[in-house]
Amino acid sequence: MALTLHDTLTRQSRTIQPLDGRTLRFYCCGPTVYGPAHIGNFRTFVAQDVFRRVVEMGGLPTLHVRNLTDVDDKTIRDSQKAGQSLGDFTRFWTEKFHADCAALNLLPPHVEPSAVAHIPHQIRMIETLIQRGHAYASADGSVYFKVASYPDYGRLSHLEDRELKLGASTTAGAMDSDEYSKDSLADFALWKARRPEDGPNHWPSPWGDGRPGWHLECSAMSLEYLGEDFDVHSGGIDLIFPHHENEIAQSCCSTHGKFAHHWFHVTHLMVDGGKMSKSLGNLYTLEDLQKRGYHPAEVRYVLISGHYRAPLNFTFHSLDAARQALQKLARFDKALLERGCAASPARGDLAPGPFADAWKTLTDDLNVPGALGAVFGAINRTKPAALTEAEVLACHRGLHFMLEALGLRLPPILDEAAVEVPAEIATLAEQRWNAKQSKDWAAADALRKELDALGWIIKDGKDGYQVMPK
RNA sequence: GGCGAGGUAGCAAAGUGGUAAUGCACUGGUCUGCAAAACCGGUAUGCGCGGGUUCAAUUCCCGCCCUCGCCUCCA
Repeated sequence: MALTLHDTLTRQSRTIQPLDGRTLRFYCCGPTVYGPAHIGNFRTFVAQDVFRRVVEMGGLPTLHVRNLTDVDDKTIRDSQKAGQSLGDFTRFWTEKFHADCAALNLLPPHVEPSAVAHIPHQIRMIETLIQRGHAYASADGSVYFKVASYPDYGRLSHLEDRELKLGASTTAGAMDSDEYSKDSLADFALWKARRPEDGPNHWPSPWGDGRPGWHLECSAMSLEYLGEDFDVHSGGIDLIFPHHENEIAQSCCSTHGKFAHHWFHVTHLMVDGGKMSKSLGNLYTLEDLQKRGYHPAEVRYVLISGHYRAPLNFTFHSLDAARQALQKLARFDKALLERGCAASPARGDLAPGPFADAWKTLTDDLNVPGALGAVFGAINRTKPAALTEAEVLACHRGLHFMLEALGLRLPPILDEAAVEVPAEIATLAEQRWNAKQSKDWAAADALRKELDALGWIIKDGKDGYQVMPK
């Protein structure tokens, strides 16, 4: 397999090859656990999950690290507001996050380090940066990274002329009192001195009590679990600047390595053609969608249905379309099962087979929409009833190979799903069936119409009928 | 202003220097008492606009318009 992936730094698609020749090591910026993640956050995590699955299905083991940001301005502020300890507060939201991830069929990372549990690592990194002349402590006990000491700063985001913009933000009044203690406005905090409003949330350091700056945790924890050099670093497109730029500066100035060798950024999700925001009321969580009757698998399908580097517009219509598309896949799978396939093929037996085109497309910069198109194309060309036994088996294994690579789980076929039918509805349906049996078409149609008005549909079979909500 | 992404059928979304995958929706047919489901078909002479290169461009080049994102802590 030759998997290619676009690299933000070089702006080119590059072949994925593990630095150590054995395992692909990659780091993803995880959630800040101070509230429920929304589907925009999950677009990024799902895209990363597809990447990992494609790498693994291609035969390359991964070492996947995704952190939890459980100490920062927002977690501290909101835990205090909730009257909870920081630990209790972030644990609650971490568990919620994990539940959502499981529902979306995300593979759990191999390591999920907590920022608050790695403060000593972060302090050590700051000490090294100070020793090497890349950081300095200010009078109030904060420590800043000296951007001017790192000539490569800005390479990832290609924002060369920082000073112009910094001047602009100053005149816009963005400067707060903290920033006066910096040598340069471009410098960013590695350690933030304790403030009264932080409550009990402060830790000792050589520069006094305080807490680590946000950017530092990823540098410290990726070093701890992946080393000075590792393969891929990923996050939402908004993290390119300043977060990843800052990580590069911290890591490259405190180690002898080159940090991440490949940058994988996922474009934002849009809702109803625009940006998601609380004020517009279009910021959905997985739970919001589940309450509206959508299954997480349908949400996942929507989130992968656009290429990760293109804007994707999320709508309820797209969720409905996802439901039908998954049904189509499930029906095809069922047709294969009826030809005698095992329900769950062993993962080791999976191979692209008749879906080789789809797989090839998927390995070309994770072209999920193209791959899905190829899957359906293959399905449309295949008549399960006309296949030989060997072909049926290969087809089934190929289908499940692709489903596994995309992380799609087939839903039950809707016709067969158990539905709770209220007694009054059941009675009307029974009356209609009886009318139909006695060929009283007028009465049967009237009852069908009545049920329709109540929101129920009758589906007749040969020997019986089914009542379904509309 | 700088940097980046994108503008393809009603909606969504791939793709290619030689005349446009796929999903949804819509629609014709088979089936059905009628439906539904399923299955078999159909649906962009067109790919933001204007030039240019070429035997040939939606695909390359130039200009323009529009949308979205980032520009100090937002996936």
